[in-house]
Amino acid sequence: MNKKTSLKDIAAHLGVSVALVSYVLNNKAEQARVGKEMAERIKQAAKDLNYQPNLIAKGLKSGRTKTIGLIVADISNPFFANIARVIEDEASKNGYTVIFGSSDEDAQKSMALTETLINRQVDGLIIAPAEHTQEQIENLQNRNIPIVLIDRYFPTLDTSAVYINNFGAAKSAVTHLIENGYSNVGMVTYQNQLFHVSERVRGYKAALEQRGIGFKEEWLIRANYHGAQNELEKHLKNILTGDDAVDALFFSNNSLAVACLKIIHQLGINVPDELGLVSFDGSEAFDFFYAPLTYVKQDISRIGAAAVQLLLKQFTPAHEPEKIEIPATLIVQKSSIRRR
Amino acid sequence: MNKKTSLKDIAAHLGVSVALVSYVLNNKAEQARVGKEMAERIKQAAKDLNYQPNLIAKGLKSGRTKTIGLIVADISNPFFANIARVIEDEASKNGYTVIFGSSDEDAQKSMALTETLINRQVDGLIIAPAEHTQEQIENLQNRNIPIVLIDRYFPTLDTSAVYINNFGAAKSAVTHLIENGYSNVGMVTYQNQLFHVSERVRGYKAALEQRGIGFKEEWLIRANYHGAQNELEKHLKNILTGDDAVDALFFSNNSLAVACLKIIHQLGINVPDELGLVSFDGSEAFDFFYAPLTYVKQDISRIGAAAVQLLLKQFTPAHEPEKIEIPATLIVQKSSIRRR
DNA sequence: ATAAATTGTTTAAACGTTTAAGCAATTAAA
DNA sequence: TTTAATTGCTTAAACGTTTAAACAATTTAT
Repeated sequence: MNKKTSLKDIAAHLGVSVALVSYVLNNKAEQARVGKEMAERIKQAAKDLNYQPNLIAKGLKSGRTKTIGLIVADISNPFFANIARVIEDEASKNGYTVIFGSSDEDAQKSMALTETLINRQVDGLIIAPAEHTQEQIENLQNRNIPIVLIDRYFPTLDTSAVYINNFGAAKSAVTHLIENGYSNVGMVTYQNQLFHVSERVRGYKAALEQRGIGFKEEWLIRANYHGAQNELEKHLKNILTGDDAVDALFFSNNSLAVACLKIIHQLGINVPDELGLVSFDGSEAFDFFYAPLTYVKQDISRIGAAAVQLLLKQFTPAHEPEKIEIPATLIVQKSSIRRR
Repeated sequence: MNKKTSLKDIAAHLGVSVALVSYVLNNKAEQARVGKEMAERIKQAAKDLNYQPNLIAKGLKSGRTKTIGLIVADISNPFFANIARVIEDEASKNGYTVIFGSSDEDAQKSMALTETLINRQVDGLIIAPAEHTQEQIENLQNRNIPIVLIDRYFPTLDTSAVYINNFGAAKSAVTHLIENGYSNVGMVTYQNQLFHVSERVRGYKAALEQRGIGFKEEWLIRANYHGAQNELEKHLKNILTGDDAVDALFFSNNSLAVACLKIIHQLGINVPDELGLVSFDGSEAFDFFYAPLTYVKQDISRIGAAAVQLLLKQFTPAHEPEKIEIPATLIVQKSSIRRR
């Protein structure tokens, strides 16, 4: 790479000190009492020499890099990709750039990623925390590193966070199924102790209970995040047959839903007549299923924007953690409306 | 943020010079003839004080930040999100971190983004160049900034690039339609002068010609990237009716395909019997359409990995531009196989 | 015993910035 | 006129690193 023009170059070019150039190009000319004519000459020279500030040097000096670190489970998951896009835009509006990384829901990877981003001196982090990362997050807090959690959070930790009411959304999704004539409602979720997951399970159970339906352990499939498709298939076949077979399923997220839909389709099960379906989070795919999926829609734009805003707030002197709950909506489509 | 431990802190803690600490922690102890015992004490102190190097300072000193800039059209588009993930992993394997930005296919935004990333001293850029950015790319080359183009490239520019044979893939996709009994094959693409688009159009026309089908200008829909759904709808209705109505469509990318599928579905047109379909690039949605879509599958893993490898190559002294063509595959599904 | 080589460490400059403090020269106030 | 204030600029230190060069103390060679 060709050497770029530095303040020094401009200074040398004009035979003045570097400080003078710095003042002028940072609009501190007034304040530093730089001569009107000199200021003009410096600006012109900067233009002529095509000066571009070295943000790395600026960052070193100021201790602020105007960079936000983003850690999600997997950037290729549409949910996170969409959030990333919103965060990028909101960050950019405020003069920030985004560095990202995928944790793969793995605590160790998450840790390594976090440290890398911190060593790169990001000003703060927006994190969708993986399982078993509570200590990591606590640690970041103790180090006074500005963070905002998204999608998931730890109820016992006083961090800034943006999330939806997972309990409520899950409960109303399942209630919706029950109100449409389904009674044996199963749930497919990831084997995961994160709060958002347990809240969704709790909402599922609460809906059953409220409607007087006894929850059965067999109805709840807990799949492994890194598990194979055929494991899921086995579980699904189980739950869809036998005496206590379910007549509806609630998926706790979009990737699980997509995986299950493929299997259900293969098995030739008729949706919604034989089986009602509701999912958490949308997917391009849902609308194309022959019975378009009913799903809980999170307002990704608001979530992303709020996350950036909360992070920016933490950059200011008074920075009490703040939690924001974004409303979620149930998008009702054919998959949950029984016709006979 | 709490101040982090610096080399200086360790040095002060042990009453030695900063240089010594630097040598030891960079494994240059031998070379700098640091005493065995001293080295141990320094390493221990580094551990005790939880030293983490300031990568910004390192970057300033060395002129290399171990950061790759990634510019795509839109990170929320699954195609680019997937590429981003692969690039992230490949970069990480090589000790690099990724900063990204979305150009929205807009030359001006692309320009601003590029400069921002460069000012942040990325070591190089992986770019899916937007329309009208040829001068920008040329400019980067003249400044000797390492770049690798992906997805699209400029045939008249001698840059490193990773791409597929768009002409060939398009031609075989359309040929496949013709061989399956469709004759009036239309194409939906973005109004765009980028090489990959014109190559896809050329492939489409070549397939028609080879099979003795006269190309009709009305068969080719050129939609605006920022255009609305109803504009597309109007065009589609046009092309699907009348004397010269098409009996098959070739979509030049996944987002167009998804948008068109919705419309086609609404119009109640029967695929593949009334209308054959083939798309470029996959989508989760395709498999769920009642007639799963036939599509040209790009090997995203190979593309991403190759892009990073090419970029790394450019960091080495001898850095001739290199172009890599990755094979594409036609995934045949029901949407293009006529049943009557 | 002296010179030369080796060992263990420090000094200092540099990367590109920012910014408080200093210093002439000029202008204004006394 | 002398003093004080203002103007226009420079010096120098700092951010956290790296690394060549210098230096003293010790060891080895002659």
